[in-house]
Amino acid sequence: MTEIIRVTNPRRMPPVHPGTILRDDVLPALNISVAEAARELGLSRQTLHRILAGQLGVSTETALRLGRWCGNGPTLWARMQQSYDLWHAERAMGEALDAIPSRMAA
Amino acid sequence: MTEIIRVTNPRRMPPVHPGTILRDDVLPALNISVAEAARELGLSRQTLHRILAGQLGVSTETALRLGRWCGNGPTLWARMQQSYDLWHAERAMGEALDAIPSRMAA
DNA sequence: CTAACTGTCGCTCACTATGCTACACATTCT
DNA sequence: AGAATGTGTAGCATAGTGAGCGACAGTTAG
Repeated sequence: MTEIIRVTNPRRMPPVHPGTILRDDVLPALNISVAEAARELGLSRQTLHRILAGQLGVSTETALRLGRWCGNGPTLWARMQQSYDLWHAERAMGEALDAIPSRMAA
Repeated sequence: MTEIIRVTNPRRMPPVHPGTILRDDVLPALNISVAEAARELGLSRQTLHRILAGQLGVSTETALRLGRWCGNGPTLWARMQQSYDLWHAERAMGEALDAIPSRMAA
């Protein structure tokens, strides 16, 4: 009676917010304060805080900053944000999506 | 004396705008007018036109619409737009990026 | 106690995705 | 010729959001 959880396409769990990774993994690994990180990233302390709190998305610019800062490149952060946005937007649209006819390439 | 073009990381050519693909590949393949496509997608005719002309980006919502309409899923369109945005944002930032210290995970 | 960091709140600014009206022009059908 | 449809633009309005700044209260380290 255990339920099989599909991880591939129809995601049931919302993707993690990039800020969560930053807060829970990156910052602790670097052992750095939020204020100091904001200074190095060229962001205001409040803006970084809102990202960490999941209240603000990682913009394209911010993804570039984080990518350089962490050395992983910007695409990692951009893709995380994209997944997050797509998941929530899909639920926000709801019926509007189903109303669109599916034109498969014949 | 032919120059080797690297396609992997440091892209020299700007990524294609998603609207270009739509205009040059998708719409001709479906043999459909812009106005009709806009109707099916639930977008205004002008909005779709601006996307096709590269004057407007493919938003998360629009990526979902296109993904359903074409049957390819939203991530394709979202990733194209993301690449486009990253490439242009990186050039727009310029020196600001270099000013950020690179904190490699030790 | 002082200094630094943190969590918030309110305000402002700039950009952008979107829709709408309206016009001029071209094409196609009656 | 005239009507209908599509196309390319332009201007205007609106909503959302990324971002900064100032300010304040609370906590913790020196």
